[in-house]
Amino acid sequence: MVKRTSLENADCPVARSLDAIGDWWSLMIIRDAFLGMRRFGEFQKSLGLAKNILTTRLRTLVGCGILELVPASDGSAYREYALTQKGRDLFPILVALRQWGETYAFAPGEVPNFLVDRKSGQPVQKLEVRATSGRRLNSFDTEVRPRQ
Amino acid sequence: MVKRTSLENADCPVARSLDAIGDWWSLMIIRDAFLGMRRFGEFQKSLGLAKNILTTRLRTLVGCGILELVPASDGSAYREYALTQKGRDLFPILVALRQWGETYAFAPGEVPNFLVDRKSGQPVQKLEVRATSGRRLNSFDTEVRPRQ
DNA sequence: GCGTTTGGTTTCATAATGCAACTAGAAAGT
DNA sequence: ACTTTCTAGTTGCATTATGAAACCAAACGC
Repeated sequence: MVKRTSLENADCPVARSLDAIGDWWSLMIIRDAFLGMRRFGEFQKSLGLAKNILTTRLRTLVGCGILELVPASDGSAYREYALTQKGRDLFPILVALRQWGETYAFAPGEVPNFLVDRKSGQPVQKLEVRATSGRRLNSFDTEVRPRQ
Repeated sequence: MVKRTSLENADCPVARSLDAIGDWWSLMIIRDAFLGMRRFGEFQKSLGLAKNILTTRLRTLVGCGILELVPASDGSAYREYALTQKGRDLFPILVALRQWGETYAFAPGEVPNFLVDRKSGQPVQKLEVRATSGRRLNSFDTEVRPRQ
């Protein structure tokens, strides 16, 4: 993955995030990690991507602290890729992508799989952007302040 | 952009979303669109990407209904790229990317630019994943149900 | 009408991705 | 202990995407 953040965008957090996770495979790997996958072979089988590509992606994700290599949970000599706290904090991004996909990327007949609260079995609430006051905000209600 | 959703992932909304917007430039274009940019030249100057690449990305985004070509707002014969409702609904994804970047992609000394509520001037609330009951959920509290 | 700006297209070089064959170390069977 | 299989890669090569620069036509500004 090439760092493409140009100078004029360098202080934009969106650009910085995309430098870390802004390609198809990285986010799919992270999605699978949230589903509980931890082994090279699991990711490879699930995603069907070339092994050399998977190698570079996993290495990048470990390198930027989203995944870490830990001893295998089954006691074998192999190692597993586990989400760090930094990686687990990507959860809202995945949920946002999921909810948008549920809304817009399925034809009327198709049924997507659903993210549910384990306890209630109910789908999770739709993410909402809010002001500190709790008021709901859309994009027109907000602006980016160059510094602070 | 190549459709890479494999069969086993075809019913995952995350994969579907990434088919539409899962590359660096597309999301950067959408970010700029949220900042109010509408013209080819504006995107090109802001992002510094090659014009042929911008052409294909804009065409893809129009093709999947995230942007639409509208008559120029200044009355000229040129046309502008405007976010559709489908595009505006990407807002939570951008906010999630931004908040993660703010937290993790800046060194202690660096100050990111900030997304603020226009009215109060305050940064927006951190996005939270919640159950229908309102209880906060993390990734361990949730699971994906194959169909419904 | 004439030069400039806008929004592209075309061509060619370079970089990323994908595929298949190969490999070292660990595990499992016998 | 020895062989086989499994896991997690690496290597080499073909294909595809990306990027830089030159070129171009329609629209605009004067």
